[in-house]
Amino acid sequence: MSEEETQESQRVAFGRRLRQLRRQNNWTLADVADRAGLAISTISKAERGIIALTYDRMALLADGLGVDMAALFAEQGENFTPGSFAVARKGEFHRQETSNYVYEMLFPELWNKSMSPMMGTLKAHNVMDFEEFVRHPGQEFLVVMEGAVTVHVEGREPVTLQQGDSIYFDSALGHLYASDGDNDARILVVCSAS
Amino acid sequence: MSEEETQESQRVAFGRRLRQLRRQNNWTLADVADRAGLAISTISKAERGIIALTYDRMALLADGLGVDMAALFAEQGENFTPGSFAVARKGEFHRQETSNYVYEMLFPELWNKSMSPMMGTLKAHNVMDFEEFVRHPGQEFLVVMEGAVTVHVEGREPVTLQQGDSIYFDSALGHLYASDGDNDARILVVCSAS
DNA sequence: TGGGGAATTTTCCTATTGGAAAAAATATCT
DNA sequence: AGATATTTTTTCCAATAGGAAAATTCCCCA
Repeated sequence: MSEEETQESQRVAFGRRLRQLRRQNNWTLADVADRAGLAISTISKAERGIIALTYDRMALLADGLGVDMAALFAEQGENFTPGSFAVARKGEFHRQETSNYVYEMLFPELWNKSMSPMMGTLKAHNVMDFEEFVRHPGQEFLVVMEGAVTVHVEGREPVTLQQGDSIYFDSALGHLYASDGDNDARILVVCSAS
Repeated sequence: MSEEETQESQRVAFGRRLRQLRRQNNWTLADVADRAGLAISTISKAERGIIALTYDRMALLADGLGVDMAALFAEQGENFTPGSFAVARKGEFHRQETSNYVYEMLFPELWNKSMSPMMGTLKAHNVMDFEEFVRHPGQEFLVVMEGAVTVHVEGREPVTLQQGDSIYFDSALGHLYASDGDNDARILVVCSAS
């Protein structure tokens, strides 16, 4: 039956991706099984599309492979196809927290965006962890929406930006943001994809 | 055990997301079951985190919900873990006018930017020239900083955005912005290079 | 080329999922 | 409020996933 066939092949394709991710790191089944806390046989079967992993095992496996769950599906993900279009209403963001920031990804459901816009809140008086300079490919643009922000860029003097000010830099430079005043600061950050 | 607990809650959170997606469209379990080709009970249990869906059911369910598989997991993960450098103070922009807009290019002196941020002012009650749909390669992101803006995108219903709302679209689609209220509107637009 | 260890697949069994239908809970209408 | 229709949850059983260990295949090197 065609239904089953396509489903079968989809699972097989997914398995191939799993194996590829594992091989990419030169890990054996045992390595990943260990890291993920799964049985070797389970991973073996999954990679060959013999079984359909359950959600919980998948989460563990993603963890063991060191990738985000969503990344596992990135390939079959909907591309930002020519003609795409999306609106984000104030507040309906996808919230995410790191040790240093709280930020909300806009349009998380869009894949292959060439830009990633995020709204972020910087807590006042937050102690920054300077060991944790962030670095990634691409370029970055930041505007201060509310409050004041001090931007630390590796190897440069910190820059303080007031509301309305903006900065543009190469994301490969280690960078960190911190609220400058006594109030929380609100920022809009846009990262370019590559 | 903590391991199991976090896993459990993760599954529950995932379930909530599923239910939210379904409710968002005012679909009943039966509706989605029908669209996805799954049993009602399966979806019910999944939404409550009673069971861990298998890969194949998850693929069908995503389909039934009309979302991409990757979107289900849109945690978007490490977008934030992958030079030049420039600061623009509020107001020190490079001013430019067109028949429809007044906008100010940020960082005009920077070359090879992969993104072009611009601040724009939309005059209230401005008569738009709809012959003049703008089209260009790349993608575009717009946030409303002040006021309200109606975005006209070719072949779609106009969308009205309030302060804080944003939109992301393919710049190849003809597009136009207009202030919506009685006051001027202030927008931030970022275009990707290609 | 053949031994020996590492990596992967298979086997076999238990635990869990997935579906159909009954039961329960909600919503709707008069 | 009662009756009925709609939606969701529960139940129970068949189908499938997951793990431990045995069997097999794959490599590497003498």
